[in-house]
Amino acid sequence: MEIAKAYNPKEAEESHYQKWEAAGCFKPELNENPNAEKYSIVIPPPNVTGSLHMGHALQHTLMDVLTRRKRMQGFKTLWLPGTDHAGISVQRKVVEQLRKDENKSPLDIGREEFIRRAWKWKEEYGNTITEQMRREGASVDWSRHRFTMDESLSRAVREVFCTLYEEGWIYRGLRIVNWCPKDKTVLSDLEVKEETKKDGKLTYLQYPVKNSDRKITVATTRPETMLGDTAVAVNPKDERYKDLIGQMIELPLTDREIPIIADEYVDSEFGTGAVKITPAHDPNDYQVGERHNLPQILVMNDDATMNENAGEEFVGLDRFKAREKVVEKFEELGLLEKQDDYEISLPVCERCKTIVEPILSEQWFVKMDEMRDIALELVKNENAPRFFPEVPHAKVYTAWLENLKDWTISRQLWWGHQIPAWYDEQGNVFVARTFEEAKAQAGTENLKQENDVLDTWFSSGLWAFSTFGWNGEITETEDLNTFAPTDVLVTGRDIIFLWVSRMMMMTKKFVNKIAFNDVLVTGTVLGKDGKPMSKSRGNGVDPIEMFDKFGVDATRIYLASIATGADIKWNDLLIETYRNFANKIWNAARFCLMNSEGASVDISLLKLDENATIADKWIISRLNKTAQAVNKAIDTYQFHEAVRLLYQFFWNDFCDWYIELVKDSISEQSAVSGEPTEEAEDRRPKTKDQLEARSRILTILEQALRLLHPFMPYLTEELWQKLPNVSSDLHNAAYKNAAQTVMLADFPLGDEKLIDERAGAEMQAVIDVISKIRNIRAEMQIKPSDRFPIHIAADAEAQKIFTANEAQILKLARAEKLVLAETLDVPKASAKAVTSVAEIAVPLEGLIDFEKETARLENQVAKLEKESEQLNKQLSNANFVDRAPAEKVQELRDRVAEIENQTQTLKQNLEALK
RNA sequence: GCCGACUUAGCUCAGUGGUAGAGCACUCGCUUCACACGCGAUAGGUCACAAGUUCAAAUCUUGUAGUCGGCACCA
Repeated sequence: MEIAKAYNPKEAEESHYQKWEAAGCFKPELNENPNAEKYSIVIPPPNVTGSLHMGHALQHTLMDVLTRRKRMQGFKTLWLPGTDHAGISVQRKVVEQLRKDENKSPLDIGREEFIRRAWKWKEEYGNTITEQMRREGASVDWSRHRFTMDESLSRAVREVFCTLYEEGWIYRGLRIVNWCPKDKTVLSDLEVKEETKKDGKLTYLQYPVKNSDRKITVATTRPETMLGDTAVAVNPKDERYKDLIGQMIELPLTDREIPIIADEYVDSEFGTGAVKITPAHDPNDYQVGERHNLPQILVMNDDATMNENAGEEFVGLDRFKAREKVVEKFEELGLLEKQDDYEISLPVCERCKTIVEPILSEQWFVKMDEMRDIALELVKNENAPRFFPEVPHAKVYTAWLENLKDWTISRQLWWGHQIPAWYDEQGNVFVARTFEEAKAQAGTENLKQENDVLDTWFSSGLWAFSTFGWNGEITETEDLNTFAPTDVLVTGRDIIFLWVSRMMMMTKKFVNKIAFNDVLVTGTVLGKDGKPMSKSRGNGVDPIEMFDKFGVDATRIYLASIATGADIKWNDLLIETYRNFANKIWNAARFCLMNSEGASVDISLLKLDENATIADKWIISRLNKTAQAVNKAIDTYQFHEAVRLLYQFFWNDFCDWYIELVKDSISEQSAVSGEPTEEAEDRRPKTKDQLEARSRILTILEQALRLLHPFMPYLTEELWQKLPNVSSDLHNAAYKNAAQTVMLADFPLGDEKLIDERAGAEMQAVIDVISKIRNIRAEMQIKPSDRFPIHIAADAEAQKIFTANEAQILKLARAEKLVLAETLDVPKASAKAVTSVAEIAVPLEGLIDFEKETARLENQVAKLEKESEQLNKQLSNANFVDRAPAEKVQELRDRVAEIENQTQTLKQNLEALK
């Protein structure tokens, strides 16, 4: 069989995905077992404007690993894909396109046309991420792909909105909201980020008190808002200002008089102890204003320029220009006390980084008090979704819920779910599922629908059940019954509040189920500089580039290997480790296949019977142990542990030892003549044993490929297809009639009965001997081509093991012959070593460097003595011997005895050198 | 200000009560017929610091320092 010398990921990545998809392998319906248990995951919908970033790549890898393994185990498995409509982002893209191509604004073309264009944009550019997911190898059921603006999901949104409104959970009201002047829409608290600015200024303004020559000084970071001030507040207990309470201030730059009021909110210790109150431009001031019935004067337009309420001099000015001008004017009036440098943190729009303006505005809100109770109740409940890692996420989640504010859900956009509310001419509002219903309610046709659309996260909040067909009209579907709640939600820390919590609440409220059983919170993949990857920092790493450079499989298993839950710094060098690993797997398979003539995968060879050698029993044992541990690790979301186990098994056990140990017995030249064969010569197995050995190694390889498949789907499929005589016999029983692919092969669980500790110990004895001799060779700088006899002293039982593995020892230690005896009888010019069951000598007449050998042995004695010292210290502690478990004590005693034995031998050897 | 996480070999990280681990980098030796994306052999750590619990602490408790994150405040 011709196989390339190195693994070429691109080749393997080209065809398999299409074949899997075409064969329906991703669909739960492929499972023919009517009693199969289900396993389901719904993807956190990526933003339709987005492209794959490292966080997606990580999360998708984990979801795919989970899904693929369960599918192989015969579960009725569904991983449901989808995207969200990303209101603001898409709106911005379309606005930009309009401006660039036609120099038009949305208003020029009207709402209907704008939405038509947005859909067109979505059709044209919205598939980037879904295409990239195919490259990732994501085994999602594309036939169930959902988009938050699909008809049914939109129906669900209207239903939920109306129900919540009818039950009093949704209200419309005038509140201080976060306003993005660039996007000209309101934002929820969670879409606003804080940015610390060191060059802020705290400006002290003096306000003259009416009928007095006193002035009262207020401090502010936003001087322009003073144009909307309607009071100055002081603490009622503040002696400095007590006498001023109730008096009026002549507000500079305006013709208004505003009162000095007393309110507990004011902290006398901070600033001047007097606070300007601008109810229309500050949330705290708004509260104060409510308590004191203050007027609310809005001084800004929706683009953050000043409006006519700000006065003639300021109208039309940008807020920052207005700020400068206010300060200048105060200076002219002699009322500017001072300006201090001040470190300030500013709220900015998460997407466009524009400074958000708190502003009084009429919006739609979801009341969160009852929602919060639902959510808190949910996490206290025994069946609550479990967070992984549990700490700190469950705690953070609870803490956040406890001081949750109402959620602003309206957005001043056109792209999204238009709010199903209509106004009559008097401004009365009618919330209804359809226009027809609204008309019936209003008793008139003269209605105008609410312009605003809903926050994208409102529809995302329904994702756990709207994706399964629930839309209010249809409340029960087969998918919902079968797949909800999903088994696990895999997501990042950043959207626990924004999305996870809301989804939990909504799911409980509308389908009375928990949304998912587990919540796996992944760490953040940070840039090389240890900071989150971002475009502005330029420290991002593009997963697609990594796929091109190292292969999809290497990237996937690398990502799985770092999925500990903690944040992780990106490191190219580590991906390389797994690129190398992929190549190692390729080459191990290449070796097996080059010597597979006549052989076939045969599960019945994975037995600990008398035909199996020690090496066979050992590798079968290791395979089963590994399979057990890998399953346990994945069950508990310890992906890094699963990867470590697989890496160690495949490289250290299978490649480094097993292949080397059986090499001669399976390869062409050995069995009969021991001479190398000619290229053209017959490659058929020479003996029945050789045939069996060839089949056995193929079978072990095949098992390993299955175990690796969830992590490295392409490589494993590519190799599995090359194996001789693989067939659907290897499939899980649920897929007997399905296409032949490793992705439906039965996932090995590991069989306790096939774990043989004795074979492990015996193998270790052989490995120890080989390692010791290799050490001697390296330290004595013996040429690889030089061959020497090896003398081994051991008891009868150990001798049997060495005899059975004589050929292997000779080959791997590059020795000429093995001399076994009860005791050593060798020339003085020998290098010596000792293992737990054997004493080894390599006669090196004329080659031995006595000084070096002495140093080598002394080094080993020193190591042993150091260990022995530690152990003896423990053993001489009476408390330890009395109180520690007897088993532990015995363990140490045994070890000490062994060390002393070995030390003794080494010391004798040292003596002999003199 | 409150809460949390982290601090282990040069680097990136595993390791939740019983003799300190991996990968990469470093040193030495190998083009040995699967693989130089490789093979073999070394070297490298008072597990941030301090106290406590325990027969036994990298691991549990408390405190300190540093780093990072979340939340609150920010006139």
